[in-house]
Amino acid sequence: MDQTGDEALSRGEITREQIITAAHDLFISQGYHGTSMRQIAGQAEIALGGLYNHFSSKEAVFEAVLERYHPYSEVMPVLLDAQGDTIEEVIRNAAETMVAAINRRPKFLNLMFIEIVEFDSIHIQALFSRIFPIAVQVAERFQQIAPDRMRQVPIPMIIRSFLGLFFSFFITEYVFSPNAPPAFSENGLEAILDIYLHGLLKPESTEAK
Amino acid sequence: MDQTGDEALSRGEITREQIITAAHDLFISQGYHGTSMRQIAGQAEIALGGLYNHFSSKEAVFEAVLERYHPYSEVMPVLLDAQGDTIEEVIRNAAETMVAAINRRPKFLNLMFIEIVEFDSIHIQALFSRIFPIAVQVAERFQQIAPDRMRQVPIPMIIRSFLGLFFSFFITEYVFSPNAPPAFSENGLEAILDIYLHGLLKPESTEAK
DNA sequence: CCTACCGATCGGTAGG
DNA sequence: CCTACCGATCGGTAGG
Repeated sequence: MDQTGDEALSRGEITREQIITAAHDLFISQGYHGTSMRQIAGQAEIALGGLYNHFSSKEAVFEAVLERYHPYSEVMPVLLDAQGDTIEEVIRNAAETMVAAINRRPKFLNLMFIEIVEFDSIHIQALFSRIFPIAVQVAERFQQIAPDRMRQVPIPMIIRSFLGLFFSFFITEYVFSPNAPPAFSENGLEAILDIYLHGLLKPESTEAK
Repeated sequence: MDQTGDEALSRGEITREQIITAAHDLFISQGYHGTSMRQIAGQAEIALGGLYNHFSSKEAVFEAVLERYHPYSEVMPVLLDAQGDTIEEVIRNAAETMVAAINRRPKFLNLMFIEIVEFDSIHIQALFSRIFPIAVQVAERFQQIAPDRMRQVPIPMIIRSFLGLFFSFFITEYVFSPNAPPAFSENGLEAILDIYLHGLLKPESTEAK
């Protein structure tokens, strides 16, 4: 993504990539402490000792995986590129693109969960400073497209509620889809987007009382 | 909670409770594979061997912890008891009660994350069948309080969006509050509830185009 | 409910 | 980048 080029990787860089990919796949399906350096080496097709030529510790491997695969890093570019004439179109478009991308990789939130549980979010600060400027761009773009269609919501809350929308969607999808009646998943994205855009309540009386 | 009584626990039951409490505290701060049976025994103030008089395996300990402390189990009763004359009051009341309860135990979602990552959600089905009927009661109650104030939203989507509201709130709180400017957290609950109830867009033209 | 132990596996390293 | 190894710790059990 932010590499200078996709081609022309040196032998060592290729190995490094294989390690990161292998570690990512294992971490998201077993957790950090549930994955051993031997498993990572095996899946990357090198010996255990070879791992330590590329990373000084298991935690260093995890940090490299986070850097490349954290959900925030993958979500933000989609939001910046979403097309549409009205704000509804842009938001629906962004939402659908993300859901499609994510359905190809159903466990994509797991990396964030591992960071929260097994590391008490110690790595989030470094990531945040990289991603925050993009998030601000996204929110400003939303307001720019429809300066008068959106209600009075502070920009930080636009970002926060929009990210929250996806957590809401995917976590409840994890939980409901294998267990609940189909009505919980059918058209789930549309219904949740509809509530997000227009609210749970009828528009008649915006003011309570 | 669903015990027949709080008092009159036998000696063995007291020990069992201590184990569950100790294991819960360790799991939510270290994860499942990051916590050892020796740590659990130590915190419960018994020897390692003694653990196995109460639980046949580490996984059995985790199942008992999930049974007692899963976020869903703790959230649903609050929703059933929320008071208020209008639907807005009920929802705001429920939200505030939950946030207050949860702020006392900031890592309360971690148990759910562990289940998702380290167990691939294998235990959710048993929990779900216990909690689902309560969720339906909650949603029906919402519709009963304000049959004409709510927009046309299927009951499953009411449940789903409402649970999602809290995931959205807490996960973004985890991420933003230590890093972002205060504007991301100030009045966060109110702003997010406002979007949930009334939508991100202005009510003028409910129909797009 | 504890002591003492089992084989297996862990993260990491020396030396080449 | 591999082989062979380190001490430490893991989940679990026998026997009392």
